[in-house]
Amino acid sequence: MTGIEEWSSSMPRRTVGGFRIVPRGKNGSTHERPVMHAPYGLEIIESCLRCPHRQERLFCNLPPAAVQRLSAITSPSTHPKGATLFVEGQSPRGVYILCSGRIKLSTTSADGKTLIVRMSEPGEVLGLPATITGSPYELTADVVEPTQANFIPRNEFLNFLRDHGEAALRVAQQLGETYHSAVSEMRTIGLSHSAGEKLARFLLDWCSSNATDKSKDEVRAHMTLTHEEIAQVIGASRETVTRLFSEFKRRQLLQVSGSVLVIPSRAALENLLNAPEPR
Amino acid sequence: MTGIEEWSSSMPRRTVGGFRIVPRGKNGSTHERPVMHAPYGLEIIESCLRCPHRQERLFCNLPPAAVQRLSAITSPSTHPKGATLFVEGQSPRGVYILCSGRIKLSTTSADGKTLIVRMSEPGEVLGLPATITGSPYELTADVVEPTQANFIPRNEFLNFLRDHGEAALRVAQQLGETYHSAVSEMRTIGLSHSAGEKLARFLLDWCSSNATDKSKDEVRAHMTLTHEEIAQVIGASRETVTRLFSEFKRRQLLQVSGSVLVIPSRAALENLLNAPEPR
DNA sequence: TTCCGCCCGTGATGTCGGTCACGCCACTAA
DNA sequence: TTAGTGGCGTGACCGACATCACGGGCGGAA
Repeated sequence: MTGIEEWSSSMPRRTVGGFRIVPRGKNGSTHERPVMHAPYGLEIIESCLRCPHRQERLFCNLPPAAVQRLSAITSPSTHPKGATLFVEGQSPRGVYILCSGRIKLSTTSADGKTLIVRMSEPGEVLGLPATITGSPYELTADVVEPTQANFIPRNEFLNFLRDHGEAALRVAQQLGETYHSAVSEMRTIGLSHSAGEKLARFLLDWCSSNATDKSKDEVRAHMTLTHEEIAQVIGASRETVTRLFSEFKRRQLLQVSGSVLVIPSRAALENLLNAPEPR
Repeated sequence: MTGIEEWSSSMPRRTVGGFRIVPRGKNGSTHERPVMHAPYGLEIIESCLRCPHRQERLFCNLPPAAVQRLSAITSPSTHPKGATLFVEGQSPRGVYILCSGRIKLSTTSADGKTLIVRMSEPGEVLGLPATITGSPYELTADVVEPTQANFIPRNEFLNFLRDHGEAALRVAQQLGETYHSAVSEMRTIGLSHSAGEKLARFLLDWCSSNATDKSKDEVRAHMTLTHEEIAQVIGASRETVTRLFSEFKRRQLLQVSGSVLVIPSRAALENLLNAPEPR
């Protein structure tokens, strides 16, 4: 061990609940933006036109005319931790453009078992498939971190897409990516021989999208999920996740320090995939 | 038992391999269509403009100008059973519009385990997510029934979408539906407590899209998959599928006659979902 | 015809992991 | 301080299912 503390002791374990303030522009000059403060400690971005993230994000980065129109039909709104944007089975009211915060997308069976399909990041459009096809929301969207999610009613959104072909293409792109992540999720659930393999796949996936520095073989990333939630992602029980975490730590595949996850060697974890048993 | 024969005896068990001839127009007047015969017993639809399915299908049913343009960039081609349209991991060459036949979409792990994600039906556009996003095909497309699949190269397809906003919307719609089916697949794999539950979910899903008459509680449908393939869909072993089939037949939940599947009561099967144990 | 390959049926065996049942720690609210 | 809550750690148990190993029936090819 390298002096790294256990997850369970001495450190505040969860940053999930802590408010994450939207980082401001790098140059620090924020006073020109139409900004106000919401009950949940969030900074509200009033207008998409001035959104500091406009350039980086798939759906926001559109020609000025389109963004203007988009802005007109969008209602900004904020949601506290624990809120629910929409529920599986509801008929689609419209989409939410996630500006800040994080959302958990899940589905639940009749007996209460939950499958977490995806954690949604800022810049994504939530409820897109259902809104496009008109069929009910297939997932439930719960707020994990206080969130600004701007709502666009279904009809207005569809009209907007009809008028702006580029936007429709963007929508198709995001749907494609969403599908991609769904397939990769199916792979981890469906192709693994053991829970350990599933967890390894999950950790690698997680790090490839949350790593602080992706170039090296060693990876560090924030783990903002509880064991329970991880279990619900990979389709296992909370207890096995806990046990596997201990095992991985024992086998030097993993270190946990507070909410920071360290994978000393990505390659070592990858070796674990599809290795039925070292005999 | 109602005199229904066992799957294993006396009947030709698989129609999968049998050629399915594309049904002609109801009125029988086919001689006006630009039709020719391919090596595999298939009827080729040379031009989308005259495609007999144009009205029913999501992507084909577009304004004349769009269909014309589409027709210009499309290369019709046929593929025998066992052929592979594209392989997981290849960079996307373009899309295939599936005119007739059936395609198996699957993903495989390093050790050879296979997960069948979906069976694709005529009218769908294959390779769409990868072609739109530019990332590699996430699945492998294998021909199960001799197939006509018209190819459109990626660049031409993207340009086409840029010029025809309606088409982009259709693409988004199909992506939404594809995503929907992926989620439902994840539900059957991820939320079930037992293999029996998974199989029941699969059968219900299958019947809801292949039933001959959906109004009644009793359902009949063609089962064109082998036990092995069903196993690969629901993430179980071939043997358990076989055993579960026997069990379901014993419990009167299911009858199999040749390749025809009969579910006497859909409700009875549904009772099986999320019922941990009848105690 | 014979042979081979593909599918389905079935028993025996071992084991992974779900479930139950605890206990411990950290944090919060009263 | 105490009680309550939410998350993690661990042991014991045992059942569902993967795996291995065969056998048998059918169809297609030689």
